[in-house]
Amino acid sequence: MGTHDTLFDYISRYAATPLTSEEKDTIRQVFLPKKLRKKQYFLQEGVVCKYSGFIVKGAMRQYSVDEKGVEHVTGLFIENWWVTDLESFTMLTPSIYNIDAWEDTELLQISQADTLAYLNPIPAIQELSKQLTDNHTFALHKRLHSSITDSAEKRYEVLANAYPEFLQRFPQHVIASYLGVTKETLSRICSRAVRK
Amino acid sequence: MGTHDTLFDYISRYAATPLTSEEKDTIRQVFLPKKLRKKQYFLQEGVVCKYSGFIVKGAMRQYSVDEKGVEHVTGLFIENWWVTDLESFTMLTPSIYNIDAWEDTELLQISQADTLAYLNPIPAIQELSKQLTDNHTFALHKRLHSSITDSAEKRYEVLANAYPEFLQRFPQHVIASYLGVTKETLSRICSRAVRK
DNA sequence: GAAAATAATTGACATTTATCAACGCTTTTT
DNA sequence: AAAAAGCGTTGATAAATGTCAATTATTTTC
Repeated sequence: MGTHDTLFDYISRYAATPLTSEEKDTIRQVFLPKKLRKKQYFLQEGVVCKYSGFIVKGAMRQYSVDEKGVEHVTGLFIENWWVTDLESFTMLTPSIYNIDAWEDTELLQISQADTLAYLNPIPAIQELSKQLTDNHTFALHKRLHSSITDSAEKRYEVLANAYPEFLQRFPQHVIASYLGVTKETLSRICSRAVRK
Repeated sequence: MGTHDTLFDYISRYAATPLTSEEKDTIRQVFLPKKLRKKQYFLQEGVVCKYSGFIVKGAMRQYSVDEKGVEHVTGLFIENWWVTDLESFTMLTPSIYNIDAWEDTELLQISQADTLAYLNPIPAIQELSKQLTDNHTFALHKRLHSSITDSAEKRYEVLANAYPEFLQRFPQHVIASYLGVTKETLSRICSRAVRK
């Protein structure tokens, strides 16, 4: 099974309309396999995000760096997730984020131009795309709600329920940053939780 | 000028494709004018959000209420903004939010069914809708980034820059809740800022 | 296998923010 | 006009979280 088959499977899980074999060929042509070594950048701050990627294998993170040089993780991504800076990719503006591989990663990437010209017209993709956009919005809203409403401890619980896989794949200090707390604080939260 | 003209103006500002007069008629039929008195609910917790609204005049807020009875404001809306609980409206699931009028408000509301059947097919609306969805996502991402990265003081500055109108339209304790801090904290932040 | 890098923990202390209560001012209601 | 509700402020104190430094364990690299 080639790398693209993972993507075909994924699409068929979201879209009722099946892909024709011509459409599959198109997808094979516009999604280019790419391997990233651990720590390698997919996107660097200040650059326009030219690609959107589908992760076949591996783990990645998105983060910004503040004036003090501290990294703030805003996104985590693993197998079967899409990775891109949506604003930069859509508006062709320089990104304020970095995206890099946390583990050695295999992905399928597609350019902005190919997305518009070849991918978006495919009916199954339109279905998929609508659903992904919706889910993405709902997820963002939930994270925001949690960050306004909940304590650090509660936010950790929410994350552990929503994405338990993350806790396996990323070290605690990365999770801490994703939650907007320091690694020391998260460490204490976890050790308190264990005692219960 | 009727209430719907505000909406037509708004649409023409976002969409290159103009509305035909048939489409305008359709819009007049599916968007029903509705007046809300101050404090009146547009949506209550536990209920499916049946409508999406375009605010012609007034100001509204979205919030949840926690176990202790404290309100957490997650959204603020004024003239020319859309108001709905997108997740509830789209998925037909009960909402966890309340939405009410902060001022006496006039809006145009459309049901889920009419949105699908009559509104979405209009080309100008498809353009508009794509842009609104994008902008909404970008805005959510920015708020989330700010809430992970910034102190309360910085978050207030970010808000004051992004939506200065809000500071005029909503009292400080509402802004505080929107930022995820108590009214006392925001009061102190503001008085410190004045001294500089 | 040794050295280096990465990760998690802990303690002492500082800072930020929340909580609770009281007060004064303004606006709204009656 | 009086009463009530809403709003912003301030002080005292508590709780949550951050900062800095040291220590240890674990994993990776050479």
